[in-house]
Amino acid sequence: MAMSLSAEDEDYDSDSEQPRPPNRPKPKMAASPASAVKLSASRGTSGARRRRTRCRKCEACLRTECGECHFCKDMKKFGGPGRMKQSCIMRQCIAPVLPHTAVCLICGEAGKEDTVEDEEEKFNLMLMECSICNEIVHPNCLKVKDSNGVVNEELPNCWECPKCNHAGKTGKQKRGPGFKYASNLPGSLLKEPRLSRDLKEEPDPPMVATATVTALTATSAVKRKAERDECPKRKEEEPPKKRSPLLSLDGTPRPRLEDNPLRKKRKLFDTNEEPVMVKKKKKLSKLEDPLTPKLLRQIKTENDHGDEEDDQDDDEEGPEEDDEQEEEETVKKERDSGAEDKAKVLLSPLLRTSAGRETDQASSNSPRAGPSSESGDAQEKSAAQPKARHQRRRLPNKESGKEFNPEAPNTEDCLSNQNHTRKPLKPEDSTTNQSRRALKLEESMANHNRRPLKTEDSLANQNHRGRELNETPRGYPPLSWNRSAQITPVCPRPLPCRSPPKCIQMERHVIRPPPISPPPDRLPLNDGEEHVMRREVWMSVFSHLTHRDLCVCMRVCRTWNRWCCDKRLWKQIKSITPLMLSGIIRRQPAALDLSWTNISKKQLSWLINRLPGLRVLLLSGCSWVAVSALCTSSCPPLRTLDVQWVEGLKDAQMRDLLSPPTDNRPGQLDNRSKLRNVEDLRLAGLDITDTSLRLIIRYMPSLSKLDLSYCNHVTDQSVNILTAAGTTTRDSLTDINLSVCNRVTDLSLTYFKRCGSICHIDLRFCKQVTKEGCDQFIAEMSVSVQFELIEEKLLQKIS
DNA sequence: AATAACGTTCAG
DNA sequence: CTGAACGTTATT
Repeated sequence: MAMSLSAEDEDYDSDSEQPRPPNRPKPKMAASPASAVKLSASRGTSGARRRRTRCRKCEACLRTECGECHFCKDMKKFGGPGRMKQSCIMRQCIAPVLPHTAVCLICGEAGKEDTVEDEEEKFNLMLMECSICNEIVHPNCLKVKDSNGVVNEELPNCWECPKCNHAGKTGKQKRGPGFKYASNLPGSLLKEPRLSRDLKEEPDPPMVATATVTALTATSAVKRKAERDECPKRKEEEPPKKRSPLLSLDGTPRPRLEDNPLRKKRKLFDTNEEPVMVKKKKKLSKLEDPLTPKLLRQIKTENDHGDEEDDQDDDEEGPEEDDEQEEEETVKKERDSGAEDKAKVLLSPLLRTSAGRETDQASSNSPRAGPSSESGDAQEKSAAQPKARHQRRRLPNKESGKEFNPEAPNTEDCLSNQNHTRKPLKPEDSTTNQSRRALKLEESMANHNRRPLKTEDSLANQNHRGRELNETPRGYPPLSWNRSAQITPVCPRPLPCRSPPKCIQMERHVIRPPPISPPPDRLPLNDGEEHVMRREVWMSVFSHLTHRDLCVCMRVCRTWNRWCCDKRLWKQIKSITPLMLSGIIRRQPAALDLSWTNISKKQLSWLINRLPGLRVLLLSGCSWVAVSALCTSSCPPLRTLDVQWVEGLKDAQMRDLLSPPTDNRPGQLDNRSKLRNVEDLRLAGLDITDTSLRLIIRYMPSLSKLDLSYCNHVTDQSVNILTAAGTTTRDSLTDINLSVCNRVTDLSLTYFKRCGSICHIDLRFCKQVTKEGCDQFIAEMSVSVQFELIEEKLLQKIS
């Protein structure tokens, strides 16, 4: 795969570069009437179609063009031909809005929500665009009130109008408006779902897994119907069988659920007859005012628990991809681990619930795997059966099952027991990095232990990194796998199959941030009252929960689901499996820990491009192929970058990572490194030499913390470079970790005297560093700054 | 199926 | 009117 990826890159470049060989004659299309005709035709179907435009307010809209993406390179301003006419990938709007000129098809007027205060009224007066027929109307102008509209909260002013909803139309049109995200992006990162062929797929069982993934997709509201009609699509590649295993694993819970006593509980939930609307798509029951948006908020019962929310979450799965295998593993693990079981138990009721419904549904409709499933048919059915309504939203079981695993949290827990991965530890890993790393490792590893076994590079490096868990540990002597010891001994980890790069399908879903509307402040109770505890109080409770537990809470009810999605609870997302990429996007974490995962280059690239606010990125133990995504993506705000133990990351790769874009166009690409704002760089275990250090001092002027532990090629000369006169590093550096760098001697300590801000020097396990040398350093520095030896060869400034 | 290209729509 | 870029169509 590495090859393929690289190949792609090359192509990419070449493309952008020159005028391009006439692969395609540009002239011809230009005037072709045909195209025009077609256009008009398509439009005709649903009336005047309005093109959505960027909101100009989201993070993406506020960014400046990266100048490096496929589309930027095409722009004339960046020296390209300007034929593609697409927005910079980094600037693709997260919430495209209707144009200002949009008006109601019925009354011809613009949105009037500003004229009223009441939420419900606002809804009735705002313009809503149907994701199926594309008509734009004021809900108030519709006469068909007998049926319900289903709001798609993922996109502003988007719903499935009552007419379409009632008619049971499924949006054949691929996705709702504003789908640009999913289409037209190179690299097949985002592709559209092809509904059509999926249809025939077989029923479900196998699909389950898939379904899960897809189903959840954010877009659900929008296209769900289509999908379901069409039928679930699964990824082509995956062999059904795979799923089956999954199912079994995963599925287990569900089936039982139904029989389970717990199930009754579920019923309790169900009891509320109220139609709950899902936030995303709410379906209004006839009982209520169909169009009332407010219903959503007013949901009296939370019974649905989570349907919607689930959807949301679930949707997250975006990038499914090759990982199925992973999933399986994950699942297994979870299952295996005792903890997991417990967790499941806890969850079971919840699961059950959803499972139950889903089941029903599933049976009724073939599960469509598509991103969205719910509403369309569901509604119809609901009409038929009263009960149905609750269930409608949910997808077939699979989803529910799957969702679980994916959730990051679980992974952590589950895995912990089993991990086998070992990471190299420093002898004592007190060091910050290390300790962290260790922790993570476990977690993450647990999740997926499959790292690629070896790549060429890795072979080359073998001494250092233990690439695979199974294999012998990394070469460093002093290390012991700390965790491993405690934990299970090595496990037989599946061998890595690094996931083949199948096509990633993250694209299937439009990934958008959570609804803008604030979540309710109090929990609505069945009796119509509100719970006494306010949201903030709950939040303080939630803040003490692990992500895993949060996920459990998110299944309790719609309100909890929204509350638990609060950014504050997800400041840091760890142990993420590739399956959860879209979930990550939804939460817009400032810190992302993908350490020791087998995330692919495409996935990482996809993520980075959608996390404009990412500050911390931890990629230790990932492959260089994946990490190289940083070379082509721009991540200006990144402050912390952890690429420890990245296989294949050596001087040449460091250059790729740090160097400014080489193909600066006339425009004004700045020739500063994409990683110029990095302050905390973790390079432990890399075979880098002074060459890389020179790049670092040149391109990371704000570097404050540098971890070079386990870098056998680092020498006193390296330190000399870092602290040389004229470098900004000399003054910005506060923490340096050179532990287990056997070529470093006491001489380095003398170099550190030049660092004006140095506070922490870790030279533990440096065979050539002596106690005397440290004492001398302390003595000489005492004139201006007081240092102390926290432990052997570990110097710290006394504050 | 993927992706390049294009006509047309939008905002200013 | 112009630059940007959406959503569709043409090509590969």
